Amino acid sequence: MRNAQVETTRDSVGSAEAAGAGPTRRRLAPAERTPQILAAALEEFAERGYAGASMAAVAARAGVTKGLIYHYFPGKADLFKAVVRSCVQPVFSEAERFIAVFEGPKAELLRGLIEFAYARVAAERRERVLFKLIIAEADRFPELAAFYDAEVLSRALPLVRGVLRAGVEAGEFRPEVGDGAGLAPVLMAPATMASIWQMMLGEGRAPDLAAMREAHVDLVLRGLLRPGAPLG
Amino acid sequence: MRNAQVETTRDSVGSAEAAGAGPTRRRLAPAERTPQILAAALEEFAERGYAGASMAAVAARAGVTKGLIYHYFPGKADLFKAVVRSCVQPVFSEAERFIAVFEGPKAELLRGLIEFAYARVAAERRERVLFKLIIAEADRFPELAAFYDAEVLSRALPLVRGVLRAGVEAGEFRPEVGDGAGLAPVLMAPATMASIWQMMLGEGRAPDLAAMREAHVDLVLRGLLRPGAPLG
Amino acid sequence: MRNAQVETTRDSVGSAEAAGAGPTRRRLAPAERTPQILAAALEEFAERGYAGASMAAVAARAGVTKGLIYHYFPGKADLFKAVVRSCVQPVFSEAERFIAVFEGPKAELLRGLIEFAYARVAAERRERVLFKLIIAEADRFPELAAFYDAEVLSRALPLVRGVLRAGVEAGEFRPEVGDGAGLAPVLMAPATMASIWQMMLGEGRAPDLAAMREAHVDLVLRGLLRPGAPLG
Amino acid sequence: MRNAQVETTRDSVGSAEAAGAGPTRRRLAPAERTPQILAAALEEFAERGYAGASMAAVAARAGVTKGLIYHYFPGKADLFKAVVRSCVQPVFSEAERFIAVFEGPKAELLRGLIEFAYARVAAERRERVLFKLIIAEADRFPELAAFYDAEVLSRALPLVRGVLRAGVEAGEFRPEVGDGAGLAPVLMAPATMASIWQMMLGEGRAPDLAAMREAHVDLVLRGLLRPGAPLG
DNA sequence: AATGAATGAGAATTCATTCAT
DNA sequence: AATGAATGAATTCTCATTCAT
Repeated sequence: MRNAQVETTRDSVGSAEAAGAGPTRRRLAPAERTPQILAAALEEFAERGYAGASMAAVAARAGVTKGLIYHYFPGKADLFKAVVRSCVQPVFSEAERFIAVFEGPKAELLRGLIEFAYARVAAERRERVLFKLIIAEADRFPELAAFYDAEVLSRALPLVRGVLRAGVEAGEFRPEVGDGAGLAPVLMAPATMASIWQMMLGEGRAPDLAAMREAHVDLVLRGLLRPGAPLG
Repeated sequence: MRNAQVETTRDSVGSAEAAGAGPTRRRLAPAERTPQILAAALEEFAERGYAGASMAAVAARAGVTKGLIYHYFPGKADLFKAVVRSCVQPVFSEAERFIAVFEGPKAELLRGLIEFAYARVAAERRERVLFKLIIAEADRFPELAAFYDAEVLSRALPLVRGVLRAGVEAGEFRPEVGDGAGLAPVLMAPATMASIWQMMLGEGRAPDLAAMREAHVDLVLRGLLRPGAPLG
Repeated sequence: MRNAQVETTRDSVGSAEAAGAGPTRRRLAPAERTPQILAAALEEFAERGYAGASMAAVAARAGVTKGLIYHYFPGKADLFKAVVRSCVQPVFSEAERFIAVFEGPKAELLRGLIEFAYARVAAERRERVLFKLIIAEADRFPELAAFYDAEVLSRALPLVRGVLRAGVEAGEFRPEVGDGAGLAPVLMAPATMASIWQMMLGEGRAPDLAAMREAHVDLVLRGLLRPGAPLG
Repeated sequence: MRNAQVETTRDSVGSAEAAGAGPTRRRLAPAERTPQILAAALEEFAERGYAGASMAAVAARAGVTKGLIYHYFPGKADLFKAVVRSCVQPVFSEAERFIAVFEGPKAELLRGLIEFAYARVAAERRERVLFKLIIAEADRFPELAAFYDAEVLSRALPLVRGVLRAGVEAGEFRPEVGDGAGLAPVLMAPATMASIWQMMLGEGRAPDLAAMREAHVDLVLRGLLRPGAPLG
């Protein structure tokens, strides 16, 4: 028995009903439960960081018990990685589709990509927070850094370099741009930093997004286009 | 929280004597103890993040006992803020001096500043880690964001804008640059992101620093200089 | 409880399919399922002890799901008792047959029995482990102690005492041996302890089995035979 | 973290006062706390086995909080080993003193040792339970087996062999006894098994201790002494 | 007969913090 | 000023068991 001295963690009675969005409590197919848990975990991680997040809180947000979380994910670290993974996928699909579909001068494509990046920064606070988390936890989770490398940088940079190369080949961009190895990260950085600044300082105090976007596009096109080409 | 893989127990009986490598044990004036504790705390926070850091570990690194930490700082949060505060002073003095002393075309000054920024990225890991910490903890410690705003951004951006404005006035830069409000953060971002990437991925996998620097300088100068002006 | 060093999660989503090496999955008659589960449970209990064993692991070893275990056994305790019960039958039949069949001096019969006991120690690790389990769990499961009494001790001791009495009656053993009430357990103990030591320490570090057997036989015969009787 | 905001309900009256035997609650010197905790742990482990024991219950028995247990011992496993260690020491000291001090024929010394062993079995249930635990947990804690080897067997066997050798040298025992390598464990086994049987079956059903002792002494002396020597 | 989603009650352990010495 | 014993609450994770399917 051993009941007398029990100290009862008893996390937040009744919170299940109130906390999670859903009316859940009943058996659900994994295909429904998994995203529900992932969403709850994203919220919790985003708000409190990795170490600060608690599995109990994730469970409460999802409206299930801690045990169930462990039924679906081996542990906190795996849950975290699953969350990250589930968030990063759709961004790239979108960007890749954008590039594939685009018709017109490469300069316009590049402008479009930059504007797409700034647009994402403006929307989707969630995602940016996740990016912060990856930064913050990268050296405690070497796999996370590897993951960021594999799923973000190593997908994004070639995308940009592809556009640069295409522009050079089309005779739009100055040939010195070459394969864009050094330039691609320079082009990506401002929108990324804009995201971080927004996240840290809020819209009020962070550098103005629209102004950065304009200056960025302007600088890039002037810097890349052959002398005499029109800015679009 | 300290994950499962931790195998050292830092706080068991008798370990105190052995713990700190340092020679301390004697009564010390606050003026000496304080920096000692701050240094230890910087190490610990840098390695493990805010939530991951433990007061016991800070004490052990400092070669004192937990109790003493509380003698000097009201709590963990205050200790953290004190650490950050004590660390971000000297960088700007250097940049400001560089600008003040510089003689020659503004384009060269700008190039010098950019190169200075990349140089700092290459050195001083400690600093970058602190920057990471500020990012990671900013929304749990609003004062931290305010501090970053006041002591970093609000000092760095005007510096850059000053140079841009001077270049426009000197007739070196295109007049459309204006007051540089949008452009300054765009110029700062790549070196900053380079720092973050280096920190996350290490020298091996992060985008190459030298290549970024060259591409960055090249892009900026081509994008800013009046048509026909020499690149230097 | 399962300690910290455990690294496999045995129960996460989707693992069920992969878990059991066995081919089962189909509906089976109870007569086939029961021994399958008992075998799996024996392995698990033997390896991890009662408290350390997990129903999930038993299920996995048996290639079925936890639910099914509960279909066949009311709970963990019952499963454990069923395992023990199913395992201790055949040893005694053999010893009893040996005695019944034997012809020759009782001293030789006793020597034969002792050697039989040591021989069993050398073989059959499984059995010894079960004996260990009975010892370990006896006072949490009083029926288990009763079972050991009834099925092991109360069968073995009379066997030995029968031989002793027969030897006294035959004039081989000193009459002081009497009914062997005190002596029988003394005679049984060394082989039993040899088993325990082997189990705990392995063949390398445990007292040497052959040396014990020789010394044991020698001591017993010298101690029991009438003065002047040959040792055989 | 998630710690600062807690306001501590601070009720929890009584549990400490009521639970442990002691009146403790105040600061105590480690020299006093340690044995208190060890005693509590011995009780708990003895009653519930290693896996079945709970740190919370140990703490409650000791009248302290779980945290304090971890202040004194790195973890459950270490606590267990400390308990074992603290129980095994005094037995041997006693036996060693007994041998060192003894004067008279070696046969009498051996009889004395055997009787000492049975006497310990009769007293001190605690100790026997601990021995059971060592057996039960030995193969989950290889160090425990090693410990048993080092601290028990490797001390006890030489003790016995020393007496045997001395008896041979004194011309009391038959020279065939030799160095007692095989014989020593055979001599130790019955008292040890008597302990195990007592523990498992209780005084009522286990083989009678006094009868075993008499038969054991008798068998050993008759088996060892030179023909014609008096039994004492 | 069989599955596996879901629960709930602990388990070990960690840690910021307090306070007697 | 400094120690370190002691607390108490939270944290991650485990597991026997139930039950809808």
